[in-house]
Amino acid sequence: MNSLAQETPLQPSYPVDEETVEAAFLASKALLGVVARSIAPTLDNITLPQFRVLVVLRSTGPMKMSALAEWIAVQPSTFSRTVDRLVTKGWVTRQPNKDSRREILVTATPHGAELVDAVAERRRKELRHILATLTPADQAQVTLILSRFADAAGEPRADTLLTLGI
Amino acid sequence: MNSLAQETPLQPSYPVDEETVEAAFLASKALLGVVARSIAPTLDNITLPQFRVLVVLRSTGPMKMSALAEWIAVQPSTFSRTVDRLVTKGWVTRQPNKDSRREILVTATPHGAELVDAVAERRRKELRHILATLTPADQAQVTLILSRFADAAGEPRADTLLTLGI
DNA sequence: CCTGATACTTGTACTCTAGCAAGTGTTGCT
DNA sequence: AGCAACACTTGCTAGAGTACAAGTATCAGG
Repeated sequence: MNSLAQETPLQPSYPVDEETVEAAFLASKALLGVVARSIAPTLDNITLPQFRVLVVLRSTGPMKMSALAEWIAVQPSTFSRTVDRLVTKGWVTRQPNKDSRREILVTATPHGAELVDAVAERRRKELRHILATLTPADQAQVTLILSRFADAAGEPRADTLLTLGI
Repeated sequence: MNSLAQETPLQPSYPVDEETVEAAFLASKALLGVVARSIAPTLDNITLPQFRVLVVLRSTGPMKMSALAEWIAVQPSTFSRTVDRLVTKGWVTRQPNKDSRREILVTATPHGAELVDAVAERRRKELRHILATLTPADQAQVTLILSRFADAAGEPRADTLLTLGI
């Protein structure tokens, strides 16, 4: 499938307590629950492979078919039919590219963009709920530590996220 | 699909800074990257719906068909065929239930259990890598805060996690 | 202007998921 | 013993994803 080789960057490395790993592991489960709930209602309307397309479009803007297909890592023929379905359902449109008449631009409709935004919004909302149960002091710590953690993890590569659909 | 209603428990609620929400949001993205990478290699060998079965079995032990099907939230007929495929690939076995000859117990094979464990292990390994870039002081904070966060989020319901496959 | 490469679609084939309906065997209850 | 409920499988149908191969239109370079 995707090439997901994960090499350690040249960075200082400190010993890690297994207790810390376990805490992060459990937190990852909890966050995964949040993510799953945020996307579950949407999956009634769209399949995960289709949703991936919208996610990419939402972050990159209109793209031509071949580039999108490569991004999603499927054959052009497969992708063409996926776009067929997305068009039918009104989530994207095919548009001619003035500069090159053999290329076709895929654009998310407002409807399609909303779908992606709604998922993100549900996620934020639930996070807000969870965080509200923490004291302000703890919240401040969360901000600091989670930011540091996110930095350490690095921005996940787009194709990686696509594995799970967001 | 699943009933994922998310009600706020009776708990103290503090105001939440949007900055904190955003930090958690970004961290959730980062963690999602970790999760996706941990499962990606496995998806070459098994489909997500099939993997879900193994995940459930891994945490509950052998279950009878009907209970498993209900857990996964699919029709018994659909599930029967999924088990067919899992059996063919050697990840689970069907076993008669001595106490009730009309029930059939589905059991993960060692091979199947390994598959699930490997994903969890990859996840821990990558988390360890990330945490190693944090200073010991930060790590201590991570343990504390992430634990608190996980507690606040609550153990995600099994059916919720199944949406994404783990 | 021709030719080969590029971009996309269509034809064909296969697998997986999924559900409804019907069938077989088993159990529990009267 | 008989019958209804339960547990599972099988037949059938349908949609979605996926890939390979072939086809059409377009572009770029000689």
